[in-house]
Amino acid sequence: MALKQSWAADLGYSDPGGQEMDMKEKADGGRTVTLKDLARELGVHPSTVSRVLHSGSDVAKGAASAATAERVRELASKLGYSPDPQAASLRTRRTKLLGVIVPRLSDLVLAIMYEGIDEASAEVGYSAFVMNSRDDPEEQRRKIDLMLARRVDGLIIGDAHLDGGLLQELTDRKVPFVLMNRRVPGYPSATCDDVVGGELVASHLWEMGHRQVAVIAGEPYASTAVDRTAGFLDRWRSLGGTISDDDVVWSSFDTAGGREAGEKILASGKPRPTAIFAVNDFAAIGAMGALRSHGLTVGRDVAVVGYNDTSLAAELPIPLTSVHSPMADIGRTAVQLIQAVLRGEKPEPARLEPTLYVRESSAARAPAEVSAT
Amino acid sequence: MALKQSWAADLGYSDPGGQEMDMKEKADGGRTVTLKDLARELGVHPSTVSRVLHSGSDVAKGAASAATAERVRELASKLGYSPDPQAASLRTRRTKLLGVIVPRLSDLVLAIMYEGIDEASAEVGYSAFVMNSRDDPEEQRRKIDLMLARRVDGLIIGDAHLDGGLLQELTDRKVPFVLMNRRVPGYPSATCDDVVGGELVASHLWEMGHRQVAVIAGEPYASTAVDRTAGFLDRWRSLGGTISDDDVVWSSFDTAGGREAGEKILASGKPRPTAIFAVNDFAAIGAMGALRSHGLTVGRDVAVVGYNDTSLAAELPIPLTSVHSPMADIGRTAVQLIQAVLRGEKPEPARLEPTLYVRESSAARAPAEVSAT
DNA sequence: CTCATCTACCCAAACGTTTGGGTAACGTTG
DNA sequence: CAACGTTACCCAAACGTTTGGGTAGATGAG
Repeated sequence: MALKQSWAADLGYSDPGGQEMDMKEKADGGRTVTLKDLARELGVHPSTVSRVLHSGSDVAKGAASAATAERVRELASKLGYSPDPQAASLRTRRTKLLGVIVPRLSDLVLAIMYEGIDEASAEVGYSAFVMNSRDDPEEQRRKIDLMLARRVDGLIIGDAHLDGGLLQELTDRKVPFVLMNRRVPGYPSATCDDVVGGELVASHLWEMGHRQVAVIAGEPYASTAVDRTAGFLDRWRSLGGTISDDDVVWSSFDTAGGREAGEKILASGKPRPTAIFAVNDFAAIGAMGALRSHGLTVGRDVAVVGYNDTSLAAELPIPLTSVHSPMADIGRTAVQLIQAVLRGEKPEPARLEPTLYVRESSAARAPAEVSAT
Repeated sequence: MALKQSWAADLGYSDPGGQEMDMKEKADGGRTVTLKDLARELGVHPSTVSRVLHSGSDVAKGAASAATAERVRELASKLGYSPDPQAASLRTRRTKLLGVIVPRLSDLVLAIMYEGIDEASAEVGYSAFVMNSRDDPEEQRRKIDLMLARRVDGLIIGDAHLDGGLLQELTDRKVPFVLMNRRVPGYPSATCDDVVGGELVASHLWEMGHRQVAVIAGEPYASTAVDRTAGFLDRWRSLGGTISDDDVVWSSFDTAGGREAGEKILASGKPRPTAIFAVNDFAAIGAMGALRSHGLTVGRDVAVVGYNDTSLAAELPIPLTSVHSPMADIGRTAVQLIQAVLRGEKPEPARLEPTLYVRESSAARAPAEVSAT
């Protein structure tokens, strides 16, 4: 123990005395008890034990007498029997494993969706695996292959690209999968209704008197980016607004990308917009940084709106207006959809409703001097 | 397809025509090719195929002739043979599965560590599982049991509490595990050297002329919180600074917690500190919010320092000074340590070096009127 | 030419389940 | 009391690997 005694003492650390691992055994120590063990102990056949343990408290059709069933269950719980999932998988040809693939788990949005998956899959007896693809097509393939090599029952794909034939290929190979967060028409998916989300933002900014706006649009290969932008543009124009293609800047989904896009918007010769819609909270934060660097105050000089309403948005020094998307629910829904697919159904895409939360970053009316009206 | 045609057309979406899944087959479609298939095709025994496929290009001791080995390998790759891991596990009693348990994956810090784990474990042929415990002791137990039921070879525990007997219990049950991010004396762990990190911050603030400081300390059950705070306090006092217990506010690790703690610090009757050290970037961001609500400007009126140097820190509107911890490396190191434990070794705790990045939030010298000198 | 040593394989058992197909024993019915 | 159902089980064969222990034939030494 090389602890600094001063604070170790101060703060009450104590050394329980190193671990005495023998490491000869499996992860769960001692002998693992098997069906056969239970059967021998009880003087019945392993198959009987198996059947009893699989029947929900009502004894399975003629599997065993109520009395035997009771004895079996009792001994099983007393000995802490836990079935070997690999053995069961081998026999049943189903692993109860779900593969989840995301661009990066360090994207808060995906992380929260994964929490939903974790929860929902545990509830239905599945375990989930996650892997990061960094949105790199080659890595996507590699990771998917890894998951299939592990014999997952199905995939939840959180990094779908609008282009690329990966999904068609998976379909051809009859791999059960659903999309999450990003959708691609024709495949089952659980997403936020991003078109509606974009529309909400357009209406809000229009109502606040903004007439000159810019969009930080995200990555063009992601439906989230495309849909949010499209929803915004459609609504904006249908309200009578004008916005040119130059006012739509594509960028990465992170803070750095948002800052860059913000700089680009401010650098363009055109009149400065009075509002910026970033299709992602982190991009919005980056844009806020760019605005501040230019001596502009967010919420007064320029309104900023983000998307996803991550936990950060409400707590920022200047709280950020954002479209709330039910991220955990999207994860949970994805699990339900993949279950359906595994049952052989062809579920419709699920689009969960977004909600706009207006906060200080866009709470003020558009500055008069620039507002057209 | 219930797409809004206007944008669907605009943006070039096209419907590849629903998937034609039959779902009679396993996840990877068609027949999965087995060792036996290869053997039959080649007129050799499955065991021969197995041995060949396991020997690294040099044919294993008398397993097969070079010619046969070549034929085996060729057919295997031609048919896309992929060994069934559950069958192998059943036989070898090792699953090549690692269980990872974290408080929440939506904590960016843990998410990045997990990315390191994902990478490193793939390299050594392991797959990792993550589950969230929400720092709830009961949930920790439940999730650990779930992972053990899946027969993981070992655990990486990212939510260790300084109190509670869970670790001792795991040791007794001879479950191989290592700690990550948070340490507990006496157990193998991969962490940032948080004591040093705290010291760096104390030195920095002292040098900038601050004499009245406060600490947002995090959760007292986490070594990260305790060590960073202790490192700070020790160094601060050894520099001649004074700081009372009231100036150390414990809080949750998120933005909301940081804001609350910030409010508490500002509300206390005592003279306002000129600097605040939050042991976590998100808590720091929350504190920045609280400061702004009180009409104070971060970096001018009050310095703020965070910890972990998450990707956000540098990109915030007011860039945040933060202690960089090598999060991905910590994850990778955890994987190495668990490998060692699985080999029967007893690895020493690894403490990775932190680095301080000074940014605008603490770049100015302490305001003169309050500085004591 | 015999005996020992390789070489290049094959054989079979085992890992822990699940599940289709028995079958004795018992009770009921006509 | 024969025929027929039930009940409460047992049996055995898989699932796809891995691995300790063969062995027939070729090669080499003496």
